[in-house]
Amino acid sequence: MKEVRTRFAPSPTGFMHIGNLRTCLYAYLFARKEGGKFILRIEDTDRERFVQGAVETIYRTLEKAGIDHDEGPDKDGGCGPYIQSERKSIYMEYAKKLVELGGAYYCFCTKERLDSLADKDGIKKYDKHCLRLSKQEVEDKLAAGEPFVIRQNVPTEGVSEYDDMVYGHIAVPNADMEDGILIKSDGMPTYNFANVVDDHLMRISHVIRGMEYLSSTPKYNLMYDAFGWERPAYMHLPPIMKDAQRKLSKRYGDANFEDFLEKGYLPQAIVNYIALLGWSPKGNEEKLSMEDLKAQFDVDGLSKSPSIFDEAKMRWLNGEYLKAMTPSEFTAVALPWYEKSDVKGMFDYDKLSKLLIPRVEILSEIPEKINFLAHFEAFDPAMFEHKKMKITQPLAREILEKVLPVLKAQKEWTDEALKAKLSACAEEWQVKSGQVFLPLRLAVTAAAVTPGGATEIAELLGREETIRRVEFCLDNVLR
RNA sequence: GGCUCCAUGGUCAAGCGGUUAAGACACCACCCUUUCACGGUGGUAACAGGGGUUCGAUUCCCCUUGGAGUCACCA
Repeated sequence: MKEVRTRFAPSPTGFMHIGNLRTCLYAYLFARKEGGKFILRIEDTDRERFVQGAVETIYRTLEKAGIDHDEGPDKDGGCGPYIQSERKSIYMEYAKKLVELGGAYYCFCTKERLDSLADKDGIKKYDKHCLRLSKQEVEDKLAAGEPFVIRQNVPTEGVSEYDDMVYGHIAVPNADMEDGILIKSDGMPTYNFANVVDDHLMRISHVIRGMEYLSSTPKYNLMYDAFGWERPAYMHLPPIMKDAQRKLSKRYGDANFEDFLEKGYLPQAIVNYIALLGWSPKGNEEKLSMEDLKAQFDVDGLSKSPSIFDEAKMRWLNGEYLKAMTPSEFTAVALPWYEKSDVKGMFDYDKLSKLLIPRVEILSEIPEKINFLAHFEAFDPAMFEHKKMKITQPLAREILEKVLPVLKAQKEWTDEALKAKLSACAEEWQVKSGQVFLPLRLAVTAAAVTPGGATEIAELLGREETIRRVEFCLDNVLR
């Protein structure tokens, strides 16, 4: 059986956006699922759009996303070079061969002539003008150094068809296809030609790419046929949308992988989420690791229609990954956020993590959730009043006065021990536990809403600071 | 506009001739509860419209409508 080889072929034109990454993911998953090879190829035939550093971004993104390639510019597998600009002479050689085979021809038309071909809607279709040139005329012009391009010679009649693995049978009338340019006047190939030559030379068995190529694929097949090459299998993918009308794109500056990392998303959560955008697993479990994805990915689950990117769901999924972490694992990913918060260096980060794990969905929420811990000062005593709990300022004061010696006598300073002790006290004092915990929480936090209860925060603050804050409260807040 | 493709709740989606039309996110309610959360339970919410085919259509076919892609010396 033929070896499965898929590829991801990005052009280095900027950031790596989510739609691109998903296409890459699927190509990777399919290769892994089938026990095949995954190849990275850089498509930089457009010199004008090349962006400095974009190639590095591609490598970095793949690595963070957990996608490893078997062959690529940095990993020779015998099909190199894997960067198209380094393959220039290869394309020219094959283009000339295609001319000989009748599948292409030289064209010397000027921009002006081409522009004059535009119809009322501004749409122009090349009229095969230069196809009429005799072999001698072409050679003369070439010898005279006239600038030229090489165009594909598409039949004017008939229908070209193929079967796509996700969209099924696709048929396009040949008359609707233009004689596209294969080799540009600068000698570089266009995508339309380079992808065919490279996919063949690199023995790509399954071409997996965005559906913008769905209707131009027959043209590529015509070339495979003209060369006498075996056509690859195709798997076209629907786009990821920003909303019902707009595609997620670099233009809107949204949804690029590294931006999400900076917003506090975990790479594995992003990968997991985008895997689910356009593909659904057989079972109902949606939290899937890369290993799960490799095992479960299948063409059957691919969807044909565009899907809208929903950050709320990705947020939820990210929270699920966070909740599954141990405090020290959480600290490891949260560290940069702790360091940029106001509590930098104040507490045992693992204890802080214990409080935050069930309360944080994306890491960037961290500073706003914990900053209050660093700012303890006098506050409005009215905050102690709680109708439902029947707490008044005098009662709060009375409770805190009783709590203080208990805290001072407390040996084991943990959330659990403190909670047990104070619950017992509440019973002994014949008050509701909330009438003890609420005042204490306020006394040590000075905040109405806090991530965690009284004893959890007391553990975090430590014995000394907790006692200091309660005393401060008794002296300055509750008079 | 031509060509290609698509169409299940607000969103992601299961379904592949007969189902009370899954599940997840979001939303709402209740429970748990020392706040906020977590967690638990339950709920609101969908087959775009019209024709066929069929004993029977969400499912197959056609049309309409809506949407996407493409029609570059960009990929």
